Amino acid sequence: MVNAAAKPARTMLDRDAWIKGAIAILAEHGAERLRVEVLAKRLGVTKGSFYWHFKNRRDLLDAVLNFWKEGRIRDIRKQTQAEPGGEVAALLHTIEVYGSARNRKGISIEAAVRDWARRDAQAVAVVEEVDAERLACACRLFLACGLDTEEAQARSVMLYAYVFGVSLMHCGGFTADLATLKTWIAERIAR
Amino acid sequence: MVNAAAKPARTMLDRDAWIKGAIAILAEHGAERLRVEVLAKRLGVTKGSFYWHFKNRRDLLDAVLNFWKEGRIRDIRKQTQAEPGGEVAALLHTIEVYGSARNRKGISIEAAVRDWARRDAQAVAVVEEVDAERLACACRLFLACGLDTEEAQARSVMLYAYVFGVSLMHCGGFTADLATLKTWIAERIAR
DNA sequence: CACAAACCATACGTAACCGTATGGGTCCGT
DNA sequence: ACGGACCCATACGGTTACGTATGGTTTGTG
Repeated sequence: MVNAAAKPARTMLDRDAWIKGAIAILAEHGAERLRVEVLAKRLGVTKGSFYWHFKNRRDLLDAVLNFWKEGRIRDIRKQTQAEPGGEVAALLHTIEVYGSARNRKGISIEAAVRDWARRDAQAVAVVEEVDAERLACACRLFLACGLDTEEAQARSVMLYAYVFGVSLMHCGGFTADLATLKTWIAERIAR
Repeated sequence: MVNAAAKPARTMLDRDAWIKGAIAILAEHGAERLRVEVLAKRLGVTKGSFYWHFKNRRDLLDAVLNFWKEGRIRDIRKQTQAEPGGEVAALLHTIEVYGSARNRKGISIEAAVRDWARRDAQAVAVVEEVDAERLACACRLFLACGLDTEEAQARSVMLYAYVFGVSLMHCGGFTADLATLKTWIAERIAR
């Protein structure tokens, strides 16, 4: 006989809760170590639950990719809404966001997905879509600043290559004032 | 006294052969999937051999990291040997090398190690050393071009952040002439 | 030849993890 | 209040992989 009081408000998990938990593991340990039994333990259930919500592990991975893709596209469209004259500020803000310490988790996910895309075709497709959207939005801002198409495209690629690249460098002991250095770089890219 | 181990030269595997095989797997599948039984099968032996040459899996991983570190530092010192007046060419060549298709394997290893460094302390230490050496060499070239210290440092960071970042972007459908675009970027960084 | 070191195979115990089978409990509509 | 949808636990078989134990084979040396 089951005592109702002994059951402390078991939260029913839905597909979204599993996906969010999966993304946390993805950020911490990468796609390779995103295992369903580990995820289930983290959520306080067993994998019997998992296989109710997902066909298999691959099903979860695809859901994670789509969840990430839609979030990134939503974000980039919001970030690049700039009134005339504010384009440079929007570009600088985009650069700053990717180097910000408060966005550490987002950067971890970004790195994990890009590493994932080195082996997984589905991840490649998602990264391609996200990159295309980001480059298009950045390019639009550069064009609004009066740059020609070629330079606008080149600066867009440079911008995102830089923010991704700098996030996985370890240049701690290189200079005394890394912040000023990064500001200089951001100015040279966006201005 | 006779040196018994001086000329193995047989089909016998030594530590170096294991490390090179390990790096191939590292490039293809990442550090997470670098398993000793898989590596042994790839080399046509069993893991009984592996545990003769290495204490355990961690021993191999550390050896791989050191092997990579020394190779990278050797390479960067050779690449940045520029006679006066050839500094810009050396910088452009450095950028070009990292985007070159013929260096595809080297770039894969680079990406794998950097992803590895997101979870492994030993990998972090190695990446830090390599980055410090690369930044110092690039900085020296920029200083020789007449730039002041701050700009030389900033451009060095920008250079490597860009080459790492662009290697994990997927901007295939963004522009018709990606090569010209990358040339424009390289010029803006190095010149 | 004898012998030891170097090198490798085989077998074993343990653990993590995938996916399935099966059943139990909860909630809701009728 | 009853049947079914929904959510989860338990148990199981199979795979992959780590590390150890043990013994065999090859090679160089006295």
